[in-house]
Amino acid sequence: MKTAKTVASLKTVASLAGVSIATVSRVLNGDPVVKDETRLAVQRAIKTSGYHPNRVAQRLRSTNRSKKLIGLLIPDIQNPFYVDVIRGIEEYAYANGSAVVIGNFSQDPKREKLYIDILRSESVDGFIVAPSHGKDQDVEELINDGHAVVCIDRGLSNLNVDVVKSDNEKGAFNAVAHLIKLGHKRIAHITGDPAIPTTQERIAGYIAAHKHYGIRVDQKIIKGKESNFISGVEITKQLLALPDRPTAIFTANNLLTLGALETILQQELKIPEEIAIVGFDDVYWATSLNPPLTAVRQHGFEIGQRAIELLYQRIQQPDRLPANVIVKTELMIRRSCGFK
Amino acid sequence: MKTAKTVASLKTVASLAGVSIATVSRVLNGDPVVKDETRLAVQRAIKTSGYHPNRVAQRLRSTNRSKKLIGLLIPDIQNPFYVDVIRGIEEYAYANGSAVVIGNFSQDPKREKLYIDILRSESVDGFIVAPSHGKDQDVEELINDGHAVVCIDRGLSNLNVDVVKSDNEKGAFNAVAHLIKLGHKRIAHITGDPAIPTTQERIAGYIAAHKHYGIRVDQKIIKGKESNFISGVEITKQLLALPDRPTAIFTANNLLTLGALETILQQELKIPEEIAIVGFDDVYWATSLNPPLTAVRQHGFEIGQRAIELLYQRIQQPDRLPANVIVKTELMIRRSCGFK
DNA sequence: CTGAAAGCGCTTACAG
DNA sequence: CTGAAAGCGCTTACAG
Repeated sequence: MKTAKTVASLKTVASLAGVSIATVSRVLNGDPVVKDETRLAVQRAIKTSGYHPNRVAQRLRSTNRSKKLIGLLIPDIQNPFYVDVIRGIEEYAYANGSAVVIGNFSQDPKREKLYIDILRSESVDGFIVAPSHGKDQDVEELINDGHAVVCIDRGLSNLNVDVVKSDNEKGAFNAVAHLIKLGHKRIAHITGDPAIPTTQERIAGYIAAHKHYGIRVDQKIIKGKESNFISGVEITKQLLALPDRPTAIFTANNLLTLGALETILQQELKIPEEIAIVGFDDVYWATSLNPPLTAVRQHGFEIGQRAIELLYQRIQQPDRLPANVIVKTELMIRRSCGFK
Repeated sequence: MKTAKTVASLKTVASLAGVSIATVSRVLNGDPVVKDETRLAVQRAIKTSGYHPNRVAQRLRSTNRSKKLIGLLIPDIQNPFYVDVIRGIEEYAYANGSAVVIGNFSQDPKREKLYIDILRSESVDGFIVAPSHGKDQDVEELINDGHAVVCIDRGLSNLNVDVVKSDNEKGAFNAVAHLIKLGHKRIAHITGDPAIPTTQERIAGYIAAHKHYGIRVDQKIIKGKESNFISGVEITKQLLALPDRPTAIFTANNLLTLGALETILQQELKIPEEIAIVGFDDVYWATSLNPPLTAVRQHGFEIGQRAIELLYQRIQQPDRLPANVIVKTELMIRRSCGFK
């Protein structure tokens, strides 16, 4: 029961069908040159032997054909945005009989490097990566070595590469404009890690909205350190302790939003009457919050799909010019922003 | 720039160092038999050539040694519980230089089958699976064919297999007991898909708590269809429309909880005064809810770690008796259960 | 239309 | 201590 059965190989099938392994391979690969009679015999042998091709051998052998395996480097699998991206990629891969190897590097560049090495030596067809920062040398090296790479969420500053990402500036603009139109004049912005390009784009949108509506920007209420929950908690505390406390907060991602929400709750402030909030990143639990959260929705699933499409194009046409795909965001207006 | 550099192989290194590929392989594998001088020359050649072993060739060749690759079959990557499990598994794999291939089958048995086939033909060392249902034939076949398999969250009814899961019955018992101690006497239970073993165990805990405290069980307020959000919404609506409406709801997983929460919010009922709620599955946003949610925490990360430990044991010792690891749950008491 | 043979990049007995 | 050779399961020119 527990001893591994020997698995059927080309050889098994070949001897069963009374042909050579080359012929079996041809049938498997749909080579039209094979005689019908032979093909049938082989197909029968495949059935009865329960043969499944060995993808490892196929990958080792084949040089030009697709290996049906793509590598994914994700900064944080706990972030629902990336989960949507993964689903988009997987959906497409699944339809192609491709498998996806996910390396979740938890924002750790060392771990990112290890996964790059592993995936490289697994001979994947290509990579979809959210680089840990703007000048990610490991990803650059990958590209310079001739691998097909598509970046998501953020590009590379030194290299022209395929990128798929959200319209961050516009998304931030719309969120802040929404607050302004509701009468808010003193709006804080809790930013993500300043080293990430996305952070800068969202700040730009925040500022642009102020300019557009003729409202003064106060740099003292634009604050950010890291992109995580703790940072959201700390900065919210600082903001709420200010003598001229803001009437609204715009948070730059879902983790920061959560930190802000928890802090507001603890101080027993009413949303939106005492403090309004709008967050970047919509999440599936936003409508179950009390009050439901107004948020900028990123279409992660679409971002994933565009990314893998671009990747397959890049594989087939290594020299085409890099594309820059911007996926629209959408402001989901719910009840966390009203003004007294 | 875009033309793939030829990658260094054993051959490259061997000729650079002036030795045979066998010797290079020995150095790479730490064979102590190699002369120091030779070893150094080879190591130098490895450095200068930028050699990285080809894992595909290694996997094809080696029969008894670890392939450093494990397969993961996850029913729903959107469920934060599984994300925790994945992280636990990955942490361990990372420390071992192993990679993890994730197949997210979205509760679709067909897709599960495809991923099993793919992973099998990738010659993974073993599988960690949450079977789509109690009698999952594809997983059974995998085991019968001699593959190392560990199940998480639920076992297989026809086969004795390694299983790691939460103490579902006790977790449910504690949640319901908590409500009863707060004075609730009419507690509804929104269950998951009745076909999943987990669902039955949680129902058992719910009933046991009632028995233990001498409270009558009303089958009419134990309801469930699927394990998703929509099901949570629908059943909550039915429960709230009842003439003798329950004073509390115990939801069997995080998606159902979310559905219940949204419905309660829409009907503008106050939690916990008008309706109390306790959910199975703690989530990282539970403390940002208003009021913060009382929930049964499953230790997904530990479940993942136990599972991969068991898997490696199973690989080394294919004949040891199947283990059944139960990981404790923990009731996180917050503010959603108080009674008037 | 089909088969024999080379080779992808490794590991591992077997000689020496 | 080291090398030549076989072989893992495939694919693909090359003959015939």
